[in-house]
Amino acid sequence: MPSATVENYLKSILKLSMECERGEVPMGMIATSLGVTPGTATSMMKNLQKEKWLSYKSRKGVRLTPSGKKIGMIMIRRHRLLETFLVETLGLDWSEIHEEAEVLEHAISEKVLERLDIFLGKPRHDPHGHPIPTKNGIIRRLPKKTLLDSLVGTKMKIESILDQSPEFLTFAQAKGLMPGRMVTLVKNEKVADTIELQVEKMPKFSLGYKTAQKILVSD
Amino acid sequence: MPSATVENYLKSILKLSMECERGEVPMGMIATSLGVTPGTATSMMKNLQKEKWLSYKSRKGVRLTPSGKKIGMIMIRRHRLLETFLVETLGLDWSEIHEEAEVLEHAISEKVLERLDIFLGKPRHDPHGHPIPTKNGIIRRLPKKTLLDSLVGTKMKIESILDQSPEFLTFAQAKGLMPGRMVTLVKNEKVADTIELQVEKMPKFSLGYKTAQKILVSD
DNA sequence: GTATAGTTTTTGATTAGTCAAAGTGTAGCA
DNA sequence: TGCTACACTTTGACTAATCAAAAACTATAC
Repeated sequence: MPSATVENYLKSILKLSMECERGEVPMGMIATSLGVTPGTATSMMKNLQKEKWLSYKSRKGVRLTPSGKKIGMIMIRRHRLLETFLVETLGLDWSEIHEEAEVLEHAISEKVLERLDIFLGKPRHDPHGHPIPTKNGIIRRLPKKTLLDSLVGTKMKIESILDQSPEFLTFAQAKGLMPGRMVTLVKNEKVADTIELQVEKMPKFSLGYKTAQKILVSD
Repeated sequence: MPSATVENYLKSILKLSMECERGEVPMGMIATSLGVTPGTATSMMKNLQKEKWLSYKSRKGVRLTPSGKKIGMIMIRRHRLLETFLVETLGLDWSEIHEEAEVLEHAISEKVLERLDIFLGKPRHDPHGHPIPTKNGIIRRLPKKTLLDSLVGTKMKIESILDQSPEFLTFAQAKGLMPGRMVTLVKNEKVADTIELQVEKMPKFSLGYKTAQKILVSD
């Protein structure tokens, strides 16, 4: 069985490999995403390769094996189901659940998780709109369209919020920027690097381009 | 903050000190109860003393300080609330919850725990009948009367089952030996080291003296 | 008062995960 | 083609938690 540390490495590598679609995940990204020094990441990759969870090419990067991918996917499933439970059942705030789930995901057994899944009614998304993988590791692809890829005046449905930081989530909640809501692109100020938005009947507000790219939408 | 390992040591020492009422808890009991070698226990006690969680007298034993007792009590609260959640909400079996709670208790935050407490309706006992300490570490004393301290023919209410082993719990459940049920002492065979019992309308069955002492009752 | 059995402590070694800092490769620029 | 900057790897050291086995106590029996 993998340790909690290993579970975190595999989960992060899987997420990175899904985000930046190229063969290998480079070492630097792994070290940054886990908050460890590059040397630590390198030596850990050698261990993970020894356990057959990934293949590691020196100075190239890393690629998960099916068994490594499976563990990573299980961790994402646990994390997102736990987040859903914390919001839906216990009424915790949107912005605090990520940290809590980050710890609990290493402690919950498969048995308890499956009961939780049933208790929650087998949800397909977590509270941020992220798809929850099935028990078999099948995950819905997120739409690629962001707020920035839309035309002024169009009304869109918010699908997912990619930013996990409590600060942004608190802001987003206050503005109504949550999955399922309808949002209208009011203005797009290219020179100012800013868009103006309105969610249903709420007050208008502005978002920088960088942040706008972290909001996924569909028509 | 204490590590999960330290949390386990403090919880076990607190439980031992509540069971065997004498000044210090001896090293041997600590080592046995945590499943480590005596040497490991000794060296850990020195660390715990350095952190002011207990006072350790060489070859005498160990006594918790108020701060150590507090951590131990928090762990008992977490454990028992989690057990209650696993049975009441997720419908897990009586016999499997101990192991699950043993892991989760180190991962759940105070915030989530308090939400869980409210969600469960602030229960006073876990499914085995053990009292759940309050947030401030106040715990109801268990009655001291066991099945063995009763007279033949008397009907008693089951208060608590002290044995945690899955095997015994499965057996107890099958016989109806659960907190809240009424039980009658049918026979007491001193020479055979055995008592005969009947729970409400269920079939009679026998219990050894040693086991009978692990069932607490009240009139 | 000594021998013995049982408990506890010491010692030295091991493992997982980490960092700092020094060393090595490599890609792209000039 | 050679240089530089950045990315990556190596090395040596450290911490927490553990064990095995040897050593040192303590209590009890005789």
